[in-house]
Amino acid sequence: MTTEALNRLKTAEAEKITHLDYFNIGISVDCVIFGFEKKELKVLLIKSDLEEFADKWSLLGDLIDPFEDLDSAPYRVLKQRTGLDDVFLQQVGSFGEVKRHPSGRVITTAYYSLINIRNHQLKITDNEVHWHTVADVKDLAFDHKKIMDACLKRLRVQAMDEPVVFNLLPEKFSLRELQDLYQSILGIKLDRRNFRKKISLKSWLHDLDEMENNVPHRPGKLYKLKTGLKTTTL
Amino acid sequence: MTTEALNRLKTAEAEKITHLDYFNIGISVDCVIFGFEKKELKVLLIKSDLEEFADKWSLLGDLIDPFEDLDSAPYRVLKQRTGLDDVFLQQVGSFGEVKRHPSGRVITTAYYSLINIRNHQLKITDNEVHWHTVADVKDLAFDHKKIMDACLKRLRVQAMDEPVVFNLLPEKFSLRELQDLYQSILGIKLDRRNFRKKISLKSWLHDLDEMENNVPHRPGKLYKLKTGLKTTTL
DNA sequence: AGGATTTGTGTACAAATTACACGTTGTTTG
DNA sequence: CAAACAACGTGTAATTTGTACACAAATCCT
Repeated sequence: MTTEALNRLKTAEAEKITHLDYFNIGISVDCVIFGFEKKELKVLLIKSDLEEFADKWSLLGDLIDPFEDLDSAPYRVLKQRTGLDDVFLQQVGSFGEVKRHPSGRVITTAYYSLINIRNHQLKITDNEVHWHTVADVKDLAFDHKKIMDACLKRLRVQAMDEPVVFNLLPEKFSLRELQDLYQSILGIKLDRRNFRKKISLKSWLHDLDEMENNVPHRPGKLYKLKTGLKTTTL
Repeated sequence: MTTEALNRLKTAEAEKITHLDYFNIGISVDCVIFGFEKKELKVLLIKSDLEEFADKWSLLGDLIDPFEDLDSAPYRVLKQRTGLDDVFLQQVGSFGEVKRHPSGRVITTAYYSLINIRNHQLKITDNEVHWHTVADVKDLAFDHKKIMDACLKRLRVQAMDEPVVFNLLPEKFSLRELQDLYQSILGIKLDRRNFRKKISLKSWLHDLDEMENNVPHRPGKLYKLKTGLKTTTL
């Protein structure tokens, strides 16, 4: 340990930070689990279990197990909380400010996940866990708002050039639903005609009616993602 | 701890992994420090201090101090190793496979840094530390090759839409130097005329001759980054 | 001095982005 | 049930960006 660290320790003592065990650093993972429903991007949150954050919501997370790979931990958390196995999950970054956790030093690695809220496997057993509209989330426990924002930013970038958002939709969907989804993620309105053109340029989609000979002007036309494109992990 | 973790512990015992203290997880940072010289992208490496990797090179890193923010640690490492203070540094990701470190469980967070090799402040004191051509690096100690590749990938993406690469160049440079730099980062050849057009579209650069009335056809024309655009941290 | 190489600049074509209009289907409602 | 309204599906023109490619002046090499 450097003398600098010792100085910081003295500072901590002077500030009477005595309830912390700063020399035993905890490691956790936190999951930002996104869903999509009623034209709104949602995030799965749980009531904070700390007195300090009694009224606040927090991300789903856990300390990592000594014998589990870091990148495996979020899968475990997701399985425990949602019952889902085969999910899109991606590491976003690690957050390790000294005082980010009130009861001790914990460094956390954040992951973001995209799941289909209407998935039949999905089981939110714990009644302390709820879906929240992302746009309405103003404040969270710990630095979880910052973490959520980082994940949202990553999602926005990724949604533009990889077919990840389809993890949020059912197998079949209309272009309108897809556009609503993109709008809720990006937080902006998109031109309907240009959006359709741009999507078809990427050639990710399969027109479910295309086998039938030209059926023109059918509102609510359904599409699905071409097989092999669905990203569950990266 | 979950029963799953206990099972893994039993497995470890069965495999006679006795020299590890897997229940005390270490936390480190590793820095992928890029430089640019003689038209080649370089990376700063140090001889591994572990027997297991006696012949191999490794990234510059250190365990974090108990009283230091995670994102501050790489600045400390860089200051100690290069003498540089004001550097571009960005977190890339965390690597935490159980068996990534032979002498115990260590989770590391990787950062990439861009520095000017010809910076007068730069002092590589330690003679175990050397610059290596990135393209020639085949294997490193631990999982450091994987980490370096992740940082290189990030650099490639970032170089395309943010003016980060100028941290690798002196204040004044020719477009030829800039193109060589981009080519060494991306690993591909670029068309000279199209590269110039693309760069000028971004309007990052300031033509040092532009105040003088039209001086045509001057090879080796110098440019510099517009003030306020240099990114040292993100 | 002459030839090869490098530097600076510009043009023509293809592809993608943006702005914008029309006819049809489905829904609401008086 | 029909008229008014909203949403759906498709297309076209103008602009911007990307790509391929050619020539003249300056520098380098022998």
